[in-house]
Amino acid sequence: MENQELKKAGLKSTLPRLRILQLLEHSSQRHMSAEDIYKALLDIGEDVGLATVYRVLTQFETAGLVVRHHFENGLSVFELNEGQHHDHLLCIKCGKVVEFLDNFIEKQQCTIAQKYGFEITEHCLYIYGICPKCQIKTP
Amino acid sequence: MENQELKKAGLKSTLPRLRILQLLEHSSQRHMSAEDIYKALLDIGEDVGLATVYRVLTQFETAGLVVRHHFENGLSVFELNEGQHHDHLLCIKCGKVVEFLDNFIEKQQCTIAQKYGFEITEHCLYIYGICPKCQIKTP
DNA sequence: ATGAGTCTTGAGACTTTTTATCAAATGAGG
DNA sequence: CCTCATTTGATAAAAAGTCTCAAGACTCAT
Ligand SMILES: [Mn+2]
Ligand SMILES: [Mn+2]
Ligand SMILES: [Zn+2]
Ligand SMILES: [Zn+2]
Repeated sequence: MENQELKKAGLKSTLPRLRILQLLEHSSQRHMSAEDIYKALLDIGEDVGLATVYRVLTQFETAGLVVRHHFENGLSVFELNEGQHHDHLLCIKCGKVVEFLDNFIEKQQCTIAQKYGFEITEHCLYIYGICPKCQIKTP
Repeated sequence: MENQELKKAGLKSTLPRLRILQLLEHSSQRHMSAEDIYKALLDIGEDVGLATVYRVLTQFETAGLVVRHHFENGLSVFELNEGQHHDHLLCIKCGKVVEFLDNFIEKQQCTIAQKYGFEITEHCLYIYGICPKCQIKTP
């Protein structure tokens, strides 16, 4: 139960937190902004405050339950932290997101950090482009 | 003269545009936010409007004179476009920025895009970590 | 040089995203 | 259940960036 996940993360199990966690676990979109989550909850008749959504997402991030990304537009999006790091390939037309992990790139990043004496804490690689479907459509 | 650069870029040569371009060319910081640029200009007694700084930076970006980045905090920073693409290594303590280019990573990105059928338009790789100097300081 | 006419500027209003405040509601433990 | 610390939600405020429009600055052809 999500109840346990919250407790394990050191967070009291409250209704808004449960709803947000469940939404992230069951939504069809994997990457959602705070606004997206807020609206999705309103749509299914659960009314949380927007401030609570922002607050809870930050708490989830701190607790390691979710990961926050800054996609190009400057908007924060969140996704469930399922353990394995990955990077993103994004369609600039339709917003489609593909997740990938490339071990060669991961290793090479360590090499680069080492070369400059940096102790690496994290990284993100965003590749923007046009997805197969959007290449077909003639605008 | 910066005059010519502006004209080549299809922009009328005006005082605010010249000042901003000169600042970007001669500032000690290579990556600056709109606010940074605005304050730097006020500091040297040149008074431009903040709206103009934002506007001009966007025009410069469109004209290919500068490149815009979104560093982690969600703030836009700009740097002169000197032709060669590169990625960034950033210190989370002091804000130091190191630029690098790794041909292997660049190629691998194309391979990944191809694998998913994407037509790649651009990409950005940010590696965050702690720089050599900040590793020494005991906080 | 001068003036016409277009483009640009700057002040401030406005939008969007996110955070802070604080009284009221809630959940955990006894 | 009761208590009490935590959490919530409405709303105000901050932060970053964009829009508007009258006034000013450039360019180009005289
Ligand atoms: Mn992802
Ligand atoms: Mn750079
Ligand atoms: Zn697409
Ligand atoms: Zn540092």
